[in-house]
Amino acid sequence: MLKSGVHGNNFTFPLVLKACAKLGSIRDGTKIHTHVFLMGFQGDVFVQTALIDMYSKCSNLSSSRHLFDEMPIRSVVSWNSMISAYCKDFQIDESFGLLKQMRFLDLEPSSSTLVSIVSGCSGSGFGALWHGLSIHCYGIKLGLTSDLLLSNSIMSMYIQFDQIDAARALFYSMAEKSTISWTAIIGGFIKIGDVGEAFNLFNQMRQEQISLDSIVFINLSSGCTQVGRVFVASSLHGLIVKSGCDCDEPVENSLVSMYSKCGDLVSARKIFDLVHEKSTFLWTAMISGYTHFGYPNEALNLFKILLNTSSRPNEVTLATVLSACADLGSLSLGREIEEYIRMNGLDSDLRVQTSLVHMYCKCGSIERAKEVFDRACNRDLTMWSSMINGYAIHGMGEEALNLFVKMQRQEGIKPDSVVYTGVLSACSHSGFVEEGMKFFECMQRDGIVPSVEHYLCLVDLLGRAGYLKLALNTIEEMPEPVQAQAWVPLLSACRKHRDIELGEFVAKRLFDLESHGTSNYILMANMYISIGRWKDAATMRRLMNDKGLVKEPGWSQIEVNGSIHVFLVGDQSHHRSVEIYEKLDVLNAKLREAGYVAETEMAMHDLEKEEREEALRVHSERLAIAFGLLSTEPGTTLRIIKNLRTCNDCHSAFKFISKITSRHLIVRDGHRFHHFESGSCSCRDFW
DNA sequence: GTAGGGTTAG
Repeated sequence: MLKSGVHGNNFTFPLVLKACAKLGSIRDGTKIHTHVFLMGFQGDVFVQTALIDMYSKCSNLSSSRHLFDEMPIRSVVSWNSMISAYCKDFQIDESFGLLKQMRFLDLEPSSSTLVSIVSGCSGSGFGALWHGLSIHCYGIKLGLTSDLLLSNSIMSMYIQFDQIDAARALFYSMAEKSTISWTAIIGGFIKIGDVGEAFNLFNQMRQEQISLDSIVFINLSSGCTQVGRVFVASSLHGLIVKSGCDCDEPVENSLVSMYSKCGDLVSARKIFDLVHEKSTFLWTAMISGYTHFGYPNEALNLFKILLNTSSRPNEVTLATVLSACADLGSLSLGREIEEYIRMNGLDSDLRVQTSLVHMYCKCGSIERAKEVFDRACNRDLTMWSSMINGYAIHGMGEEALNLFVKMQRQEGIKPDSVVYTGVLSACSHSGFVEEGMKFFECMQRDGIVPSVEHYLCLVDLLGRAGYLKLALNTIEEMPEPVQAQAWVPLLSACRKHRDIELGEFVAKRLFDLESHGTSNYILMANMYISIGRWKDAATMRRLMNDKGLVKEPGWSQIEVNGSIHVFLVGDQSHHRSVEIYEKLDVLNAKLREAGYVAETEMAMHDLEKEEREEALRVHSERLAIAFGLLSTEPGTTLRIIKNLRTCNDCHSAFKFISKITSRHLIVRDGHRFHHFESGSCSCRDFW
């Protein structure tokens, strides 16, 4: 308008200002304001009101208030705009102040006034529920109960504060209900986790032939996400396609997210691939699906593809990608991603920093994790939990507990259930029995009801430290559903302390509970082997086979020059396999010279002693180490990730290897980290 | 002609 020389009148100014408000463009808005003056419209109530709205939407509340104060005559809409401006800025008291002034001036608020103020209440703290309630009463007093918009906004306010009964009562009392009313109540039930009721209402809505739109479907798909059932998801998808809403961008995002969270990654990917203009939301939903269902490689590949498009990852995308990186255990990739984060100015986001801490801990670099942690400002509970948990899995119990104390004393942050899991796990990995029991009590005194994880940590803590009877008594005092799971760590402790009698008792309880996890059979079989009861061990294996259970094959990976090499037990498929086995021979000779004796207890009983040693030698972690030694400069730290727990023999061999080769070996097994250096391990053989 | 209701990714 300005450039073309077309002159505004008091009709066009509000329209143009509305456009500025929508764009949030304060520069254009101010220019228009100048023209308002030049054209002599500064006294027009319509124009002034539009200016108030424009300034507030361009985050310039003081200009709005200034204009409002200077107005000689105000319409109800002017008041509404100003009230709405304060509500959007969460200044609920200011907007209530204006409402009071209106009543003082004998100006009757319109339903819109109340709509604005009620939506302002929804965005404020819990105390605002009382304000919201008072507005509901005021609306009744003013005879505005039949106003659809007002009823919808009051209903949404109740939903916001989880007052589903109040919302439902209002919903059923409404003579007129729109798609928005139905969507609000459906969304309300989804919010409180009652997805069944949400779908009941949805069916009722369809029976009453209320028109359906994208937003109701987005709500329902988020409900499906909670339930996690693929068949519900696909039938909803069918309805969406039938309604023709499936090509709406937010709906596509929700569908991908829904299928991803239900674990149907194939369906999610199908929709994802069909979308032409992929938003960051869409990319993130797909990447997070891969991450959460254990496909970190696919997640990271997709992220690489994303980087070659015009879409940009945001903080949430990067937090997800870092989590994939943590699962994969690729330190070099993690560092590359950190570099990307830094280059793109996303490094000040706390969620990203927390994911970095988590990633570095899980990739074995506790030092880098600590650096990121130290750099972060305004650390929240999640950040502290990540660092505490990091120390826990690295067996650095003292550091974990110090941090826990610091978090409470210095920062005044109240611990939650998650951080206590980290603390108990730290105690368990470091053998701090007394402290662990103390924290378990402290936690309950803090009003936290122990979860399954807490109980499992406690049993693990007691069992691992050899207090088997105490662990048993603890289990017996646990709530029934927890007991079933708690037998597993106790069985593991029995195996460690070779308490065959208790082990058999525990195994019986486990098998009675039909808890037929492969690991339970393996634990029992190994326990029998360790005391020479070969026959019983064979029975265990047979029972396992009869049930069609297969032992998870062990694998280890090592990252060299940015690429990951995976080895299976006895693997000969690596292109440098010959060299690897030669290196192992040399290494074994040196190991024997250094006094290492192979522990053969875990080997197959029907093998000869030499054969047993042979079987142990080719454990996947040994192949990974040999390859690492072959392909890196002397003195380079080697980081190995293994899916199962390291066996006693490999643990002992690694201590020797670290001494012979003067290498720092960092091993992440199925449970924790081991740092081998100069012949000893950070776990002090307590694992 | 100005204000005002339901929305997806960790």
